[in-house]
Amino acid sequence: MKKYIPILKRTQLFSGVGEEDVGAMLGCLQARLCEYKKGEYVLRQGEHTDTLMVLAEGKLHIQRDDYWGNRSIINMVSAGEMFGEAYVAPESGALMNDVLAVEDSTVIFFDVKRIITVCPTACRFHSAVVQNLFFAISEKNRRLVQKLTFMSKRSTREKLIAYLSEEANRHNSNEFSIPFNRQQLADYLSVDRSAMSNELCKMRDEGMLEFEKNRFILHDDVTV
Amino acid sequence: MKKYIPILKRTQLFSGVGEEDVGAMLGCLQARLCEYKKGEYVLRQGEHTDTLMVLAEGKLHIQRDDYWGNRSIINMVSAGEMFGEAYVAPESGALMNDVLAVEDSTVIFFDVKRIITVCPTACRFHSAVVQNLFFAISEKNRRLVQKLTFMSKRSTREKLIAYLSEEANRHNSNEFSIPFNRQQLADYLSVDRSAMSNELCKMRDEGMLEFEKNRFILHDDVTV
DNA sequence: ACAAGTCTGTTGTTTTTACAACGGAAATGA
DNA sequence: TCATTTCCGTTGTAAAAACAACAGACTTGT
Repeated sequence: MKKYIPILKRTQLFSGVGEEDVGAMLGCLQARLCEYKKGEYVLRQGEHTDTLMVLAEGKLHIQRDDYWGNRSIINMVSAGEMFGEAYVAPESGALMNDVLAVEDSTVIFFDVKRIITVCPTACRFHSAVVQNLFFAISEKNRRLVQKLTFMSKRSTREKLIAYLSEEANRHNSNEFSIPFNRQQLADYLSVDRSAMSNELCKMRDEGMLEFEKNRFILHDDVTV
Repeated sequence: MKKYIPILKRTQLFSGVGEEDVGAMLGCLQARLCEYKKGEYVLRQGEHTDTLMVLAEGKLHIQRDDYWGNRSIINMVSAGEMFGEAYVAPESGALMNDVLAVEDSTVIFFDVKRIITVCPTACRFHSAVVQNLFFAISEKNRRLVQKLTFMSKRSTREKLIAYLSEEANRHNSNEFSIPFNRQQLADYLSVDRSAMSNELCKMRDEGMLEFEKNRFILHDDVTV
């Protein structure tokens, strides 16, 4: 567990907290650690959880498969990011999604109640963590709304443009890599892979963008 | 402002706080009140805000119109509900959506910083409100994910089934009213109104459901 | 190095949706 | 009350997406 303290210190949740304090808080927040191989599930739909989780290493997908086998990737979790915030309330009910490790991953679990109720032993930076958690949930909220704006586009092309220009925006560059392969991107945007691939190539042939594998370059005429 | 204290007391944000304490906190949280006629905008895309808002009366839509005039209704706000939580962080940036009054509405604004930083005068129920805010944001988060699951359905029919069975679930009854007219529902699900209307009637003719205006009855064979 | 498996682009067919246009019912407002 | 506007269902057509199937390039593991 100790080896992850430097990583935790750099996460949004522990922003502004020193290393020794992070170490102290691990006990206070009853941190537990668990490792998952690529392809294993961290959480399954229908389960209950009352923990907040930070991904120390690896990559996860928050996703859902419906009755007909259509997969929908709700969100992607990179190392250092938090997940499970949506279930911090006691009455949250069952998980609506699966959480899948798409790389070998290490997850740290925190007791939610320990965070949001005032720390009995009043560790020094508790209030900073509470505020960080606030901002993190709030930001996650904005990201979900952002995703809704991709998804609300009527055509595959518009969805691609919305997604890619947001990625360009986030990277402050019109050249960037995306964290998905084609099938995953299609699942993320909830469209058919082959139709999407087709559309991407059309856009390339029309000179809107270039790509190779998951690296993209947007040309100037691709605007939001 | 005073007349809204009983209403505020019953909101999720002030859950567990007594009336006199709510009154006291209004000053502490620098509450302001503003009224909007049906059709007026409470907030516009691109603006900045650092307030948390509670809808005291009326009904709002969180929505976005794109370049081509396609409207997408992200969410609906009913009386007593909170909005603006996604922008509590100082670095949240500009608003991504409009907030439109679809009925005459009264909105109460709170200073976010006053809520999430420890109250200097330490009013009694401050920590309860902080925790309520936590749970509220968290719940909003789940609702956004829920909406994503509607939107991720490939066909209009599937979107309708997902949405309607969720509403039935929420009302604990297979007979319920929805808060949208047809055009608004289409905007909420991001589909074409006439195509949706057509699909609804087909579903009715197939015996899956009944409806009259915005009142729906789902039959047993409509499952999630 | 080789076999098996995965990833990506491509194509043709079928199904679904968007769009435009219209008419009747209902609601609104002067 | 009457005129106007909004709402909703209906239809036909054009456009787009889903689906299925396949082939070549690339990976992976043995």
